Amino acid sequence: MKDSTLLLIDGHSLAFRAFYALRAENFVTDGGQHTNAVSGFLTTFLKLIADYEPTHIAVAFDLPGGTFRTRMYGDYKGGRGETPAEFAGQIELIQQSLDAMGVRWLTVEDYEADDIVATLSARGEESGMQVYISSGDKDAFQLVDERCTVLYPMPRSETQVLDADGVLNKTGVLPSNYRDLAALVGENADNIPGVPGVGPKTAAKWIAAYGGVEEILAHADEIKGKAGESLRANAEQVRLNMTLNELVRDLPIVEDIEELRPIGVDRDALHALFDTLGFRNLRSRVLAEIPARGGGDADASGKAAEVFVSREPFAEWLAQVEGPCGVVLVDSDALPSGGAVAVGAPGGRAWVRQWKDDAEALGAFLADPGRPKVLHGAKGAGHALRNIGVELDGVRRDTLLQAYLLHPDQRVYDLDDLVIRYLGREIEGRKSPATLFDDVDSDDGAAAAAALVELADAFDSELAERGEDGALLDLEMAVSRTLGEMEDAGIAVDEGLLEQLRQDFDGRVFAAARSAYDAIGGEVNLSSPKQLQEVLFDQLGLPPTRKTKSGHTTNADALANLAVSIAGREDDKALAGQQFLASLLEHRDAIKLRQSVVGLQRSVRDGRIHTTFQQTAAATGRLSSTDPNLQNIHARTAEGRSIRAAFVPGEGYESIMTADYSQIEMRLMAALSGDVELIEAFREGADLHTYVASRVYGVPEEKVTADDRSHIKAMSYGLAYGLSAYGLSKQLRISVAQAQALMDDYFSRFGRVRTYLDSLVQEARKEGYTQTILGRRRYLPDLNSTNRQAREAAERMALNAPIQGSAADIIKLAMVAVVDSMKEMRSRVLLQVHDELVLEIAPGERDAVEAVVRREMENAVELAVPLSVGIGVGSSWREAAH
DNA sequence: GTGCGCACGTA
DNA sequence: CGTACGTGCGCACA
Repeated sequence: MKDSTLLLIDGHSLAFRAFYALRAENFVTDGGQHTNAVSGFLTTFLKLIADYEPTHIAVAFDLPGGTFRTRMYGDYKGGRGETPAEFAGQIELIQQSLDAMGVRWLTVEDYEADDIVATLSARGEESGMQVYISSGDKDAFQLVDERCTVLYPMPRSETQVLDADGVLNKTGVLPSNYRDLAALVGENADNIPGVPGVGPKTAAKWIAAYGGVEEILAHADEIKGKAGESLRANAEQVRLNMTLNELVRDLPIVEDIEELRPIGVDRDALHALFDTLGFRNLRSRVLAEIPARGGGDADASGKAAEVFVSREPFAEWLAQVEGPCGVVLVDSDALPSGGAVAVGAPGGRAWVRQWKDDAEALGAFLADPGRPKVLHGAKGAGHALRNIGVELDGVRRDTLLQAYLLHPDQRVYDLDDLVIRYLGREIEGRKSPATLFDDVDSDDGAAAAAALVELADAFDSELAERGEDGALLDLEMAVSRTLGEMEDAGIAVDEGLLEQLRQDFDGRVFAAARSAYDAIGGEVNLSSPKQLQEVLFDQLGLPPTRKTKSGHTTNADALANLAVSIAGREDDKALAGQQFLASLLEHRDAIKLRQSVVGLQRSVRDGRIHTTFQQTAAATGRLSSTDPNLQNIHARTAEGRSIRAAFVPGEGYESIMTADYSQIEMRLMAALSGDVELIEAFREGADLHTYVASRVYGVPEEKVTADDRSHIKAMSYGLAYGLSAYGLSKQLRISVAQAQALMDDYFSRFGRVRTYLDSLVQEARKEGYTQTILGRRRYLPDLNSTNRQAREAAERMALNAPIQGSAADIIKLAMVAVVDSMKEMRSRVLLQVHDELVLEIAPGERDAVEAVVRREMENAVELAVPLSVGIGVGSSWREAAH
């Protein structure tokens, strides 16, 4: 134990300090749970670990309710205010974090955290360990000696490191006399009165002269003046204080001090917890600072598995291995002159060399459909290889997609992380004795490549355990190939038109800004919510809008309401307000449009824009699009749509086609709920919203007003999102009662829909996950949360995920089928926008493509309702809309 | 430079 | 107090 270091933390005191150091408003999860104390605690915790490198750690917490000290002295820690509501639940989250990090924490009934710390510090010292105590409670000073140091956090500055000399400097007495000092002076924080008129200076003087409290009391008569009088009058209180402030050092806890050795991070648990807490930065810091916990396997020591790296000619190595190989591209951006390829087989056999050293054999292997390969992110590797003229083929498994299917809400799927979690094996930092390179990356690549096949197998069995027959993974792999082709193709843009749009929007931005400045007689940054608030609420005296974390909202909705609120007034401020609000909204609009265009302009390469589709980003199974995002190009307003006019057929193509599912989510609700009447609506092919409105309001379809129809439309769409009566009332600008009545009428007519939606949540709560029509799962642990806001948020997700996810399944099936059926054509699919495909049509292929697209999309799955597909063709994306 | 909140675009 | 995303800006940190 000589070289062991024990770190003891008073968890409550640290959490409280963090709570007050960080503004609670800035740390709230979507579920409404505050996390400032958790975040601050973990930050300090990680710093302590980095600074002191403890071999053993324990964190002590108080329990609610009193302790033996409260029974001895009723006012102990009395007079403390209520614990702030924002603090609630955070201790539990800290404890969960510690569990995930593999760090031991303790509570003891009837004792305080300090007593636990005191007990363990005694035990640590007995074992010959160096002990550090992190506590904001001064009582810990009494524990300091040559083997034990207190780390005392100071508000707004560095933590003080207090050894015996430090305590002497800080308090005027040595640690052994600290209790005497505290007993004489009292402790405000604990509501313990000292001797009136005696401060630290006097107390220290007495201690220096006589020794401890008992000695001082024995000589009390010798002490003159007010102070001496006061001491004699309060002798009993001082004696009581001595008992109260003595920490208990022999609690019957922790049989073997080795129990305090951290057991490493449980990555699954950590990811799950930090996902819900929204911790990104902290997640990586924890993973960097604390080693991973080993898996259950015999060789899962958390150490790197033995990998035999070969550098012989690739063909010779390959001839010796059978079955699927893992492939990892190292530094693929540098190909072909730089960059390496690592190939691995089960049993720790791996080969790695730079691409240029064996390009031909590698290229042949990678393009060979007969050589099965496992990759992590085949789409990315495919792009890198295509750039150097190699067409990747024979991809048997993609571990990235497998990991996504297993845990679709994760945000990162780092390979080394997954290897540790599923194989209990470390990849990083391995150095091979081989001589050709001393490139650590390459050796990591080799270790990863060697693990890939086993990882894919592990994923396969896990997926099989859920009854997955592999269809979903096959679908995702096919989608990945299709996306790769779509990204490569890109979509052509009319750069001249883009530039013209940019200039038009730019003019509007300028004019709107000038008008806004005119209205208020000065300039502000119209893009700064902070500055806008000053103008709106201080300068113009408008009524404050809804509160946000940092002030009041200035969003378009609220601004429109503000304009309405002063519509009738004719005074100067109101008139200025009207002009300012209108100009501001116009400015917002114009600047957004301009920014969209500029963003697109920046993305053009060779006249085309190549987005990247993210296949593992959305927890529901949808795709997303980045760099640039082509799934959120303006569509609602005419000006917005003018941007779509810039997306045109490229050289050698004749038109753009769009094909979209109409009301696919409503159709899924009808089909999956089995609501006969709603199914009938779709079978009849009537205008759905008018049909539903007529049934809900009990009037003939021709009597349904535009208002009725739009209300019903909003309601229908809202259903799939878990919309509340309150939300509906807000959106439709009607009363909550009216909204509730509308919902009641809706469900009295389409009752099965409600039953179905309720059953989705119930089922999810029971099983722990939701499921789409293809069995794609989403886990929602928060369905059983005690936090109402978090629970209800999870319920809405449970309601929406199967619907949105099933729609995503369907269009993925359709997309793959369409591409497959178009193999012999030159026309091609370019984009997917959730329920829409955008295609580029080659001359003469329009009708054939339309037939294929319609057939494959309509028949992607068999449902109780028909899938309706709208198709449009035109000279641009805008013109192709219908 | 980085991370966060706000605002806002799409389905 | 409606789901799922990505982006750009200002601002407050380091």
